[in-house]
Amino acid sequence: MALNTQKPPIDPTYLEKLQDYYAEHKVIPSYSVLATLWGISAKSWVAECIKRFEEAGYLDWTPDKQLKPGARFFERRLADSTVQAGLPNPAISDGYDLITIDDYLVRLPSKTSLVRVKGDSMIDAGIHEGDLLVVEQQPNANVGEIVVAIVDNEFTVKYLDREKGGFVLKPANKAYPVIRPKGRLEIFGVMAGLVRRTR
Amino acid sequence: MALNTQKPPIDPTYLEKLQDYYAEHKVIPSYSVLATLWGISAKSWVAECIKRFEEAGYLDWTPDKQLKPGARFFERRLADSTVQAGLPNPAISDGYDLITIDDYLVRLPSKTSLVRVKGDSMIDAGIHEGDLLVVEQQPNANVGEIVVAIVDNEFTVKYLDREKGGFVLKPANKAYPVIRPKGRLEIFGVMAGLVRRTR
DNA sequence: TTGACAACAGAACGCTCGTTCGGTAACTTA
DNA sequence: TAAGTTACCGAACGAGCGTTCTGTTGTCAA
Repeated sequence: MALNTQKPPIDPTYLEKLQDYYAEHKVIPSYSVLATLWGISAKSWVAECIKRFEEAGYLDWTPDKQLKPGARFFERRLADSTVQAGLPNPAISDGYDLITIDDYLVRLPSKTSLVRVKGDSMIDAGIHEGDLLVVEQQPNANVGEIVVAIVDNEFTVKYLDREKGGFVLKPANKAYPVIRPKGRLEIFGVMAGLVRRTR
Repeated sequence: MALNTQKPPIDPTYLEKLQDYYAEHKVIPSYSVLATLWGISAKSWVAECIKRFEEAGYLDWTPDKQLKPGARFFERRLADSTVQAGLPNPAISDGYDLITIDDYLVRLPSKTSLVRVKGDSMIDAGIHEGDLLVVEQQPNANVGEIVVAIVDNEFTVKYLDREKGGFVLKPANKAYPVIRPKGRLEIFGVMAGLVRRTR
């Protein structure tokens, strides 16, 4: 038997419906719209539900007293790899953890940018063309790390390595040559993660 | 001389201020709050500015007549792959983090889960052990899609394919065999994206 | 120098918003 | 079986919302 973190506030599908609405419109609707969205006919009851979602951290208020998504609003379910026996619909089981993708990938928002990957020179590292690379900007890196360097005014993603002559950039694809920069190697940042959309 | 696509609607800093407000609160404020945010004292003029941002595609309306971000609201420069000459620090040239990675990957929050990848059976598809798979839950899928299936009470990530006998699961790694499920193939969902953390 | 237009200010208004309060039916607990 | 508690409904209300319309000021071209 699994223990709940705390009592679930009202109908959990309410939150899902709100999240879907928000995903589509990027805005929290008014109480009356929420009422029809949830199939409720009393605004007062909507207010009560909102209060509970607020207490649970899913909703919050702006300084201007406007309703807004709370800290936990963007949490995702992390499905466990072992499925409970006899449970065809794992959605109702609770082998779930909750994380937000942004928090998972971004530690330092002000130092983090996204870089679109061009070409397949890092294919053996599982980095494909079109992927978004999560990059922590910093001027130097350690050997063995995947770095985004600036070569000929273009971003290049490569492994950082060292030869007797100095630092070199090694691709993860035998079809590409090792880059030996003349002069100083300019590093934009270090790879911290990867995002790929396939649908 | 550069030609404008069309006349810029009013003060471009208005949009930036709105975007900053939205980035902080994830909500579009009311007209009166917008007025103070923009340093305007007449709501009527706020309405006029909004109309122009709407015509330019930066703002829009929900079916419930509520103001919401438009299609171009989140348009942003990722760090571009071509670096401007003479700009040693490209970080200052682009705004970061206006859109969240979450939005990029998740279309239907209530149907989306994350699944941790085990093993290297899909390595040729760039899916590594430990990656988080973004999965849209649905009971069926098309041939050629990467699916998360439930086999022997465990999640398995494979290509969905069809043989004369029925559906089969094909790994992207020659070291692994094709899985031919006896009985009905149980599909948990379809891969919609991938998240990897490397640091 | 006048007239047109763009960029605002400000008041007035109807309507929708969120809140409050009182009520009801089912379900618990003692 | 009486007394709570929970999950809702429904009406009423005042405040704030977005709209509309009228004014004012500056700028530029004719």
